[in-house]
Amino acid sequence: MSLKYAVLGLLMESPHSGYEIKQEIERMMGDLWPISYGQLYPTLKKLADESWVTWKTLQGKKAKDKNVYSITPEGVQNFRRWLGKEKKRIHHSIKDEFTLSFFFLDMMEREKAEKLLLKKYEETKEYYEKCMSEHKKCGNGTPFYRRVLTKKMLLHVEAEKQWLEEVIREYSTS
Amino acid sequence: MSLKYAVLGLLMESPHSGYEIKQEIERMMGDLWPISYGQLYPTLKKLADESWVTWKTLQGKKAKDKNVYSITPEGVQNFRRWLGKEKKRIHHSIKDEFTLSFFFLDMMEREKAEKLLLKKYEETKEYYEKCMSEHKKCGNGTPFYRRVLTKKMLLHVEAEKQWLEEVIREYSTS
DNA sequence: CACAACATGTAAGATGTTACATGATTGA
DNA sequence: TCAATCATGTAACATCTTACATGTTGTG
Repeated sequence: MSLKYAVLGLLMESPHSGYEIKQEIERMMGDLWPISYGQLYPTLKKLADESWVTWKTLQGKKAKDKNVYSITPEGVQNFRRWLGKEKKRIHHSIKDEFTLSFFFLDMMEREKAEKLLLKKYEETKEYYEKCMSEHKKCGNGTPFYRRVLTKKMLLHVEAEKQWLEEVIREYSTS
Repeated sequence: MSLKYAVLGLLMESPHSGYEIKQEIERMMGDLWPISYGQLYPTLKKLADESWVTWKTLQGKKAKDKNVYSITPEGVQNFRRWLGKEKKRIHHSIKDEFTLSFFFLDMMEREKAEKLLLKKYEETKEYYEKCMSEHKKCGNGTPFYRRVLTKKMLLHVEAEKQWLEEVIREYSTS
């Protein structure tokens, strides 16, 4: 996914430095979208080249100087255009290496396959518990987006967990 | 996701041409993973450079000459290594543009936002019906991997549908 | 004859990860 | 003093998309 609009959206609220942008997006996404500086700084540079953002350097009392980025009117316009646009449907729930390996499960020794399945199940269950406790923490004070995304994670991880249960049952009796 | 192992896995079963590999993977994945030749042919070339596959040209009775690729013993070894390896957990269900736009929902006019939500819901419901009918088609003759992946899609799309229902209800009463 | 299916590729660019390189400040 | 946090960046590589370029064979 393009980092561009996540950055612009954040700058719609207030100016941020590169470092802060990384922290902020990762926090918002519940650490599900790790941002690398190797992607972030070039992105900010490109946005600046296109005049969608500007930046100024603040002399740092602490650490190095800070480049603080702000969105420009042009950036705002482009962000709004993106926001109002219909987004493509993407169901990437099966586009990952683990799922791909299911096509070739019969090429694995049974024991090995079962071990991998169970391991993945344990991992998923654990993650499900984490999502559930996140979800329970959401009260009235929690912003809408946060509540909604926490719920989304919970439902999808639940689906994944349920799927793995069925797969393991089917596989072990086949 | 890397195309490499999907190709190798397919070649584990039998030799295929580039064209056939595209057809075959897309069919296996229920058209959820569209393969572009712009990715496929360079990938095959790289695999050949590494000696994980070999190829020979068949003089075509039909159309152009066909390059038929086969996996080498080295390729088999590397594929098996990959297959037995633990795969990283990835929950990309929230890493898409539509979900990202939720962070900024309050920057949109209410009417516009509701329209986009409903549109997405209709789209998802439609897709859910499609997945359901796919799932019902799976009988005893259906291969294990196919049955299992169809089920996976169904559960995730169901989760997505349910989520959208809740979001729409919450949003319209907020 | 037109169009779908068969068949292979390149070039440019978008997007993303990993590893490297540097250096200050704060708190235990 | 040592580790964590704050702070910015580059280089190489991996992955993937889109557009372009070409040509044959079978079917209606």
